[in-house]
Amino acid sequence: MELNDKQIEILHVAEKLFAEEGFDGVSVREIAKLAHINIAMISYYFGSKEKLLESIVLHRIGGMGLRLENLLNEDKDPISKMDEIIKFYIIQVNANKHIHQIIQNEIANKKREINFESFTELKKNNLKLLESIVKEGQEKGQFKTNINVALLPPMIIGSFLYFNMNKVLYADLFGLKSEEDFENYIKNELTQHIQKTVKALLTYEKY
Amino acid sequence: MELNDKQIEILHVAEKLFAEEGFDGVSVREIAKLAHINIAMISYYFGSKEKLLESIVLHRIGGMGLRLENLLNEDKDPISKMDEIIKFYIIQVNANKHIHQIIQNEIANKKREINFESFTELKKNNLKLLESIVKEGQEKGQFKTNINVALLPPMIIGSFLYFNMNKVLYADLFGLKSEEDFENYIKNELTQHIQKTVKALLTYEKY
Amino acid sequence: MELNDKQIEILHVAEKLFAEEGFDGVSVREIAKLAHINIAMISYYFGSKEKLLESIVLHRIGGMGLRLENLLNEDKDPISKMDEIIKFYIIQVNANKHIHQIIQNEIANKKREINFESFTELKKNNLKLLESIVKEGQEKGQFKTNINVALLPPMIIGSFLYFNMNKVLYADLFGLKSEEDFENYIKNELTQHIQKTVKALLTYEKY
Amino acid sequence: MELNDKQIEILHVAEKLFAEEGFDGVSVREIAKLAHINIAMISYYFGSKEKLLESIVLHRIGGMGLRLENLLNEDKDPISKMDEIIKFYIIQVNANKHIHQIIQNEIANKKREINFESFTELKKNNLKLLESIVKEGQEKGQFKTNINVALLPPMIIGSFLYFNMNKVLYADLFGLKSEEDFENYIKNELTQHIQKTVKALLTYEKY
DNA sequence: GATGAATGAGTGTTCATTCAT
DNA sequence: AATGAATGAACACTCATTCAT
Repeated sequence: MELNDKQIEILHVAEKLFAEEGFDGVSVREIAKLAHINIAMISYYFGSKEKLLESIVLHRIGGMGLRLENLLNEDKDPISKMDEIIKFYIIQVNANKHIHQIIQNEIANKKREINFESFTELKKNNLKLLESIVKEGQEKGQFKTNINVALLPPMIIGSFLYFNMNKVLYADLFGLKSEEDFENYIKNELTQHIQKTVKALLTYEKY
Repeated sequence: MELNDKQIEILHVAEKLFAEEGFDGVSVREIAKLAHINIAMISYYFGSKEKLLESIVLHRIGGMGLRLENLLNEDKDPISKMDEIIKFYIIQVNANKHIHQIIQNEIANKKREINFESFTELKKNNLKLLESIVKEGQEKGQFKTNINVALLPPMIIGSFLYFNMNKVLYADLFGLKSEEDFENYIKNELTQHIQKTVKALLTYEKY
Repeated sequence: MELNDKQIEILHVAEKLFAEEGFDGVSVREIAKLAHINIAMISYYFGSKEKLLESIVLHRIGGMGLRLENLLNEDKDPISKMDEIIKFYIIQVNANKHIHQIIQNEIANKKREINFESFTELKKNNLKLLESIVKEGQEKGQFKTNINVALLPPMIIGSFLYFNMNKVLYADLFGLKSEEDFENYIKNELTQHIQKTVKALLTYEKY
Repeated sequence: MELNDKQIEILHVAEKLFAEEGFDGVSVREIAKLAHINIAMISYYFGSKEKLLESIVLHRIGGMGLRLENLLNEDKDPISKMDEIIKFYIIQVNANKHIHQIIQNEIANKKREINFESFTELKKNNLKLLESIVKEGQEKGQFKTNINVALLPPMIIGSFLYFNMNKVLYADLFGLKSEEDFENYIKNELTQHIQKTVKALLTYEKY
């Protein structure tokens, strides 16, 4: 689907609003107003409000094509690769906060049947990359063998999402006064904490 | 606030619907229909749709008063206590899936200003318990010292929530055919995975 | 109809509210709240909201029984009597502003069919008194003969009502800053103006 | 604001209904039904029911721009001018009975805060014209000097309004069987009565 | 005699979408 | 290709009244 400038503008405005107020919490009037377009345009361009949501998802995922593949081929040890991939996960989810918020809401939502297959595919691909890195680490004897790799993304992304959802609480706990402080905490402390946790798990001896 | 049977019935029906379809995705008509009551009753009993949501939250949190305190006083080693507390976290969040779903959505939602202070208090209390266990473990030399305890709940709850939100994906990956299978996986594999991860982090040597 | 204290309290509260916000602009809940009684009491005591209005009218008119008759028998000249009766008219309408406001609204209102016969009777009686005074004045040669007495009350009461309805405008024009100022203006200037006008008409030579 | 035919149709229907049954006594459904339009149109065209009322007022007042100014410049004596202006007042208020009824109700009503400034301006302008005529008459020695001109409109309009509000009573008293009879009585007897009264006051000697 | 609980009908407003142009 | 006008359906909420107690 070819999208013109106005259409992309609509997608961006709608994405922000859907993330902030939920699909049902936003009216097409609001979107039209903020995007400076006629109300009828949304139905006209995308068919319906629901199809607009699908377009947002497709548009975003299309732009998320992972450049993770490169990591694999580089000449680094698996632990560095794991650090990189975790950092990448967090940066990516953080950069696409809005669409993640929307998708998580919609997946939980039984009301609409929106096709998130492409998103699932993306997750599966990412999982394969993770698996290959873990495997490499195991072959090199750096990682333990009894690792359930599929449960790593829930830990990585879940930690981030939960941290983010409880922004007010954690900003309070850690004295993060500005948006920038919060972003920096994610970029540094939180990322390192998750990296450390994953490495601990992967190299963990006892029990 | 004293609640009669019908009011509690409404709360339960509304809780389920709000979790499944979002606050804005549910009409009071739907709630009234499923709860077999007159539409006017919702305003009559709770004042408004928003106040109904607040009542749901209060009602649930009131019943969530943690019995974690007992764990602390028992004569177990910190590692067992940590296992217990993680198990407890997951059981509790799982049992209160709906309200967690609702609250997470609403916290992210800029539209409504609902008072979740009691929920935040609960989180802070739980955090204190975690801290005392970690401290105990550190004093006994079992846990490392550089632990950011506040980031443990995001990991524990976040992992569970993300796993749960992507039910379809993980049911597919792990061949979980029934709801029961899924619940069992959470109860066993996922819980153990998280316990293992936390213990790894707490006792982790290198880096 | 015997009325107990609570019922009279309801009548007074309702009268004020009906006058200020119109019959349809007031809910029985508001009345019940301000009168500190249960909502059901209004239907219970008066039958319905409409019947409450009728009760208000009857209650007020019952208490308005004119003591104008005395004026006629007194040994004053017709001009003084006319001054007295005009003063009386204005005082009475002013003292019963609320019910007059209500009745004027309701008479204009095609919706409800409320029996204002007693009110009409009152008007007719007052008119007879006016006629006898005018007749007396005519017989004594003080008043002209071609007087349409029935059009005097519209002038007297109409002037007052219009003045009162446009309170803001006239308070502004005449620099009446307080409620008291306004009341005094009615009691003095306006009353005298109307008295003067009526006397002018009654004794007017030309045309 | 440009109004199309349908919008004007709505204004007229609503004006009539508001006058007859009061603002709160009319539902938008009734208006929509009588105006043969969709309910949503009222919000769509005017924003809300209250704004519809404001539109009615503005629309009417816009069309009421007095052509009284011409009277002043004509080469007639002040008494004829006064007769003309009174006639004009009554014709105008009578022709705009509905809006006058509405506005008088709403001015008395504490509930809504509708801007009647334009209406007040109109009144003040009319008052100025009256004042200039009276002054002219005084300068020519035809009118007395101690005249409170601001109290003339209450007398003129108030008399008419009260007469009109008590239509049933006066139709009975004067044997006015048809609407036409009533209109004629206003046009002739009532108008002359008021003219006579005003002239009496203006030229009145004694007291 | 008095009332808290309850309700069906109705309120004004907003919704996503359609249609003629 | 694009849009202003329009709409039926749905929205949350309030209404006056009833009724069991």
